[in-house]
Amino acid sequence: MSTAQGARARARQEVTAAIKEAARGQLAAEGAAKLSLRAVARELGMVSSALYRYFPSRDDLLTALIIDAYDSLGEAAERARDAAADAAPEARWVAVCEAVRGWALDRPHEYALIYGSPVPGYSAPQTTVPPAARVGMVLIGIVRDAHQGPGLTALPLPAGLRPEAARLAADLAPDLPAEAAVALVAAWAQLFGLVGFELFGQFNRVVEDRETFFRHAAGRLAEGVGLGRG
Amino acid sequence: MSTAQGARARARQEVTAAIKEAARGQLAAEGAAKLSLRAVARELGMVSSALYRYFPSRDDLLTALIIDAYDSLGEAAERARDAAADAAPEARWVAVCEAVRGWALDRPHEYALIYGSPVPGYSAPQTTVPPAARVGMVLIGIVRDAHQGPGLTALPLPAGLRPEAARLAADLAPDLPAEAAVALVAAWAQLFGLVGFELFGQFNRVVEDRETFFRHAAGRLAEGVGLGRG
DNA sequence: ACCGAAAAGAGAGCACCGCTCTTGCTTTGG
DNA sequence: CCAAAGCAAGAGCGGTGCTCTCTTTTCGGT
Repeated sequence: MSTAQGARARARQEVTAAIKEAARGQLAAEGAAKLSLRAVARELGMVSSALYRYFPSRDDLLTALIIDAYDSLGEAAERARDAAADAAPEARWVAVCEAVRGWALDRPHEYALIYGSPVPGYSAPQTTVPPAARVGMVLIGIVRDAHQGPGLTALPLPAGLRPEAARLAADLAPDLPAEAAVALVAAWAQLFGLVGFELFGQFNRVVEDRETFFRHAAGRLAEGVGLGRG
Repeated sequence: MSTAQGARARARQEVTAAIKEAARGQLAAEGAAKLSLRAVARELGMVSSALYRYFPSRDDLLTALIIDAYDSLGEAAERARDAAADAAPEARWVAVCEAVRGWALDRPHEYALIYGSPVPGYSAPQTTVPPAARVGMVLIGIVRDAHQGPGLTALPLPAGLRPEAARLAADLAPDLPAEAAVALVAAWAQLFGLVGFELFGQFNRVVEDRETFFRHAAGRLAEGVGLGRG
């Protein structure tokens, strides 16, 4: 247990958390590119060099924030799925999509951190992969439940895509039809296209009632993976 | 005419172009966040302060690059549309989508500049709006042609979305059915979700045959706006 | 209980950044 | 022809990420 270890380790965890908290504050205020280690240190009353005992570089701090953000978003998606556990698959799909959108609207800068442009030069380490997959897993799970329950509607699968579809299905969801796996990956990317456009201002002066628009689009995404009307 | 003015004005245009060119080089090498005016100046053999005669700030340089990128992408989309002028609407749609993807794969950093996270603090001035709309205009045009020619397939439009759909159609394409306008905006956002996910690495170790996958997804997007099989 | 090792903070300093201001030089246009 | 405008250069300000050294604190094994 982490609580059983010495005062030193506990203090380290607390300081680490405080640094991330302050960094998140800066992130929300100024954006990732202006996240300054010195400013974080100032806010915490330490000297900048002391921060390097906790994060070897600014990029490592960013990586930690990225992982936290993926986890936070993943949790939000999972909570939405569980809260709609009794609803029809299509409704559960829409609920998860709306949870993703809501999370993004609440924390635009954290969303930008994980789904915006990759930070300069920096390439995400492997540790970010599992947290990043959580939302996708939730979406896959909903389709899997529908497949084992009410069933999925038929989806097209051109011959040229068959090898890729088989690979995809084998990797992601061996129990699903290959065409559903393809549709899932596409819908997954398209979901973040919708959220990103709204968040980054592409819908300004275009879409007004974004809530309604998004719910409709998410519903059509659900149809696209074989949910609903089945 | 721009060629008729004095040597001074011509020199100014050449230097401005050289600055943007060098900046684009840095962009490709290091990413937008590390674009350094001093480095650009060094590369051009000038002193950093001299750059401020051409761009009042780093953000203004970025704005210029953003506008150029939007225009370049818009031209690519228009060229693809014109090259496929004789094809069926669905094929023309897919051709334009593939042009967008191809442009993005060729210039990932410029794509990130316009469709990635907004740059820190900086909010895009109104001058970027018309260039940014060009791709959307191309997509609208294809659907309009199909509507006036072979016709569009029926699309659902829930009652709650009717007001927003009417507004959208009035703004974007008064001659199109309201439900087509809604579907167009959604497909537009979803297209960039697909491209962005591929470009920013979200498809790593997930999608292998991205070319084929994308063509299929673009085709389904076309169906989603009422093209094809009509 | 002590003592050496490990961890943590503080401070100075390096190289770089965006941006401003002042100083001269060159081109331009009335 | 000469004043005005455009331009390059240099110095300098406050900020950044990061490194190095030095001191203090804490921990674990004997």
